[in-house]
Amino acid sequence: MSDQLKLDTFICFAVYTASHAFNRVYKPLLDELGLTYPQYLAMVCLWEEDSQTVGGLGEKLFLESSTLTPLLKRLETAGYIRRERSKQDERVVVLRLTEEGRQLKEKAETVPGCIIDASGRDADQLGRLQAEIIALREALNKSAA
Amino acid sequence: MSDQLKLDTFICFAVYTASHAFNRVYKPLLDELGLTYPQYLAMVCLWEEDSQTVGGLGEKLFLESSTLTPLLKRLETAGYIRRERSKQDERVVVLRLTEEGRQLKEKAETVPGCIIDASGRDADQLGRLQAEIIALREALNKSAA
DNA sequence: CGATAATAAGTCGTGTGCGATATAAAAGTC
DNA sequence: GACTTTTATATCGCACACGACTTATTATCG
Repeated sequence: MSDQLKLDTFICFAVYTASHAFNRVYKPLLDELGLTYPQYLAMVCLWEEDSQTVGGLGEKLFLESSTLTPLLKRLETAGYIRRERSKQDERVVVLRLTEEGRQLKEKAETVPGCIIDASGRDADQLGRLQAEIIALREALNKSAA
Repeated sequence: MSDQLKLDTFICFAVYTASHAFNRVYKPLLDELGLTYPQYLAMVCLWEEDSQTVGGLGEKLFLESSTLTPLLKRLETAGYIRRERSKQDERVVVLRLTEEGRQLKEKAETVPGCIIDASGRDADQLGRLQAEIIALREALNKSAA
């Protein structure tokens, strides 16, 4: 009764392995774009809104600058973004899509559909599940704060 | 309509960030045990069933030997497990808990309850959500296979 | 029985992720 | 206006995570 150390009761483990499973599905799709999954997330963020700061991106992606800075440098090396110090506030680095970065969006348009297909679920089911997972995430983040 | 590249519709992103959120909650708890989260998973696996092989552990945790071998060496250095070549099949490495490794379970007993508390959900809710996430994982793994 | 294939674990290179810390610029304080 | 504090980003060290490859051992097949 007191022994709750069972792997198959851990929701964290389900989430952890599901995250890896998503990565495996994404890998071949993103290889064609020359992106890793976190790089893809950063690009999606910038396609939604160009000229964001490192900090702004970090808040949306829940990532630290120590994670983002090297990742963004790789995106810059790949030619998809530019990193420029803000003139108004020299502490801030603004991220801007290059023309190549903007064009990559066309090739990426088909990706979300492939993922939905791979999930074997319809948009409604996924939407409900997503909302529950987000609510769980928020509870955890509040608790860890 | 065709533009589905919105971060806040991605269930993968919800899962990805929820996984990080779990890690943040686990961190202070596992620091007391001297374990990282993946190391904790490996120990839970061995507490459930001692004397497993690297491959067997990998199947349960969905991890490759290239991930597990260094992790298990760290657990061995920490004094929690021993890694021994099987006599019957010299290719196989069997993992055995040390006395210290077995004793660590006592200290770990309180961890699952803390995680459930942090989730702000009861066991029923978590169980249902977990089942859905596992089903999603299985669909993804099948698709990626 | 000997050559070949399959299997188990390990190594290596690349890319996250994060905590601790550093650096530099801006903001606040006296 | 010099001094302190805060903020934004970057650097470093450590630990995953995996693909590609290597090595050693076992299984298979002619």
